[in-house]
Amino acid sequence: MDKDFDQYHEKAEILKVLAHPVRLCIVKGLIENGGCNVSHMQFCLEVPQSTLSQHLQKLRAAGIVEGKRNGLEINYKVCNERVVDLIKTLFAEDH
Amino acid sequence: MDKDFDQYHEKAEILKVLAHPVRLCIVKGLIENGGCNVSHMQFCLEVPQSTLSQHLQKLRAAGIVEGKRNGLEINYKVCNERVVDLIKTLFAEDH
DNA sequence: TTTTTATATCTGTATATTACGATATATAAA
DNA sequence: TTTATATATCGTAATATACAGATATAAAAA
Repeated sequence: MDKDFDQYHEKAEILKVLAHPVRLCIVKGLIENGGCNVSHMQFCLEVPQSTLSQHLQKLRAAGIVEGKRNGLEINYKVCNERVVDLIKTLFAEDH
Repeated sequence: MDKDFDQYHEKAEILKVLAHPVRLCIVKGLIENGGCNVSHMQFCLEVPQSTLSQHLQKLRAAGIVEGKRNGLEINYKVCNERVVDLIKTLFAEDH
């Protein structure tokens, strides 16, 4: 057990952002579907618009997703390959 | 994006427990070293005894580690293979 | 049996997170 | 230019988490 604390802090931060059922569902869905706009997510998740938007903000701030505007809509996708691997491991069927 | 919420809740719970620098350090250390007792962890991590003990309690409650008493000491080890995989993915050097 | 050592639990406080209505902004359509 | 639609931000109350000193417990040593 060494003391490379910055690294642990940084990794913990990623896990913390993923550690919420709604955000986990967003990220897993984006990985599986390749991308999605906010109103469709809202329809699927049945959470208030502001709540969803704030979850997306956290995911954006953590560098996990990024959005690209297309007219009125904004299309989000996962932009972090390590997170893709993490989610796959987390939901893997073995064990 | 489906709505299998219990599953997301359960997975998020595991991430939440791992999402703390001290706990992450404990778990990674236990994986690398195979096991460790509390006082040695305390020496490495330089956190107060009660604080460390509470982190271990969370890890125990989540089914991530388990302890086996040996005289005065209790030896902890990671007892969750999915968590082992997650930590390996999280700290992988590629990407 | 008393004392010491290792670990766990209790308790109060400080801090962070979540949730969501209200409001703002940006774009497109009428 | 007004109106409608999609998304973001603000304000704040409720809840959860982290921290650490004080205290408890369990095992070993004296």
